[in-house]
Amino acid sequence: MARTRPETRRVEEAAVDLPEGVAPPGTRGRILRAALKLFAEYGYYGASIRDIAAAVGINSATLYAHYPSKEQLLADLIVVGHEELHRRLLRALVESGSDPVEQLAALVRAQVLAHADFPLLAVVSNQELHALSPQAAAPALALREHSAELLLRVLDLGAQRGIFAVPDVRLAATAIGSIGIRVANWFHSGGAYSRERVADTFAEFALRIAGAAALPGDAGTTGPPPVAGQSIG
Amino acid sequence: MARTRPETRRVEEAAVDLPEGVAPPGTRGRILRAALKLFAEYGYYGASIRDIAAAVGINSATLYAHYPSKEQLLADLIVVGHEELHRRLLRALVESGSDPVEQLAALVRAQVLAHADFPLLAVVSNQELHALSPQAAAPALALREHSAELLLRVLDLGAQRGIFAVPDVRLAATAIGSIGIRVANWFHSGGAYSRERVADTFAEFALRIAGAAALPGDAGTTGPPPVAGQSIG
DNA sequence: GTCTATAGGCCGATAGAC
DNA sequence: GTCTATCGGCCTATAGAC
Repeated sequence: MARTRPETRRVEEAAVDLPEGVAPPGTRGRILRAALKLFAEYGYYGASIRDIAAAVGINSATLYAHYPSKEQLLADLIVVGHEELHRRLLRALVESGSDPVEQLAALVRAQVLAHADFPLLAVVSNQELHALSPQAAAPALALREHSAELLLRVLDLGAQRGIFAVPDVRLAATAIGSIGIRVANWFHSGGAYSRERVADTFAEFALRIAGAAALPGDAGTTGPPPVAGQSIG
Repeated sequence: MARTRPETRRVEEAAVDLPEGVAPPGTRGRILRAALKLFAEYGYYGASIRDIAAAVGINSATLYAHYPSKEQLLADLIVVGHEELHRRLLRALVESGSDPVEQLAALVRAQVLAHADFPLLAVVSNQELHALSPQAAAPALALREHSAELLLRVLDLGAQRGIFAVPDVRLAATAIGSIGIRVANWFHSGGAYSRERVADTFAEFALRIAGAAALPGDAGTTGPPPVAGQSIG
C-alpha cells in the first residue's frame, strides 16, 4: 500500500462509517469498514487484502473465513452505497408534496446529505465501480438508473407544468447531480460548512438551474434584486 | 489488467489525445498516450507497465529507455492536464471584457470544453492524483489552486458589484466547478450533445447559480416567464 | 533503443493445523 | 475462526547482449 498522502487525498478524512444496520456484527463488520476506508483512500487496486487484514488486526488468511474474495468485499460496499442513496431519495420524494419545486429541493437535499454523511462510501461507489465484473456491478447500476430517473421525472414534470424553465432537462439533471456527487470529495464534518448548510445552499442552486423560485423561508441571498432584463425566464 | 468492462466505465470511449504540442515525438509519445488511456480506464494501480508496453507494442523493459518510472509517467500526464486547463481558463479571462457575467460564462465554457476535449486527461488528473508522492503532485496542486482562484475572484467581484446574487461565493464556486469536472465522466463526442451545446448550457447554469441574468443571445429556455415571487434575486 | 532474462517483492487465494 | 505456511503469478525495475 502506498503511504498516506494528505495533500492529495481522494476524500477527506472521515470517521469510517456505514449506514445504520448494514454493517455485519463482529469481525466481518470490522473487515467491511477497513475495506471501505482503504478502497476510498487508495482505490481497489491500490489496497491489498493484506492491507485490509492488517487494519483489522487479523491475518490475511482469516479474511477469507468472512468474505470469499476481495471483489465480493467491494461489491457489498457498492451495493450498500447505492441502496442508501436510493432509499433516501425515495423517502425524500414520499415526504414531499406534489409541488415540483418542493420535490426538487427535497431530492437535492437528500443527495447532498447522503454524500456528506457517507463520503467514503460514496467515493467507493462512484469511483471503484469499474473494478467490478459486469455481473457484480449490475445491481448497483440498476439502482443508479432508478435514482437518476427520480430527478429526471421531477424536472420533466416541473418543466411541463411551466414551473421550471430550463434549456434542457437532461443536461439540468446532469448538472444538478454533479454538484451533489462531488460533495463526497470535499466535505468533512469539521469543515467550514455544516451538512445542512451545504444541503440547503445546493438545493437553492438546483432550483436556480431549473429556473424556479427560491422556496419561501430559504436563506436569503446577498445582493440586490435583479435589474431589468436579468430575470430568468 | 482487468478486462474491459464497457458497462462500468470510468470514462467514455474517447480518441486518446493530448493537447497539441505536448506529446513527445516517436515512441515516447506513444507510451504517454497508451498510459493515458490505461490509467483513465483502470486507474494507476490497475494498469501495469506491461499493459502499457503491450499497448504500444514494445517490451516492458524498453519503456524505461523513455521514462524513468511508472510514477513519472503519471506525473507528466497530470501536469499536462492541469496546465491545459489553467491555460484555457487564463485565455478565456483575457479574451473577456470586464463584465463579471461575461467572465463567468467564459470561464465555465472554457472549463467544460477542456473536459469535453480531453476527458481521459481530465479523469486521470482528477482521480489519480492521490497516487503521486507529495513532491510529484505539488506542481499540479499549485495550478489547481490558481485555477480555482480565477473562478472565485470572478464570483467575488460580481457579488461585490451587485451583479451576482449568491448565498455563498465559495459554495457557488464549488458547485459550478463540480458541474464542469464531471463532464469528463460522461461526455463523448458521438453523444447526444455537442461540446458547444454543453458548454453554452452549463455556462447558463453557472450564471443562474450566481444569480445573474442570461447573456443576450443565449439559447432560450423552454417554459413561460417566471410567475410573481419566483424571480431570482 | 530494443531485446531477453531475471531479481526481489507483493499479489490473491488456499491447505491444513489447532 | 484464526493461525502459519505456501502456491503460482504478476509487479516494478534492472542487467547486459545486440
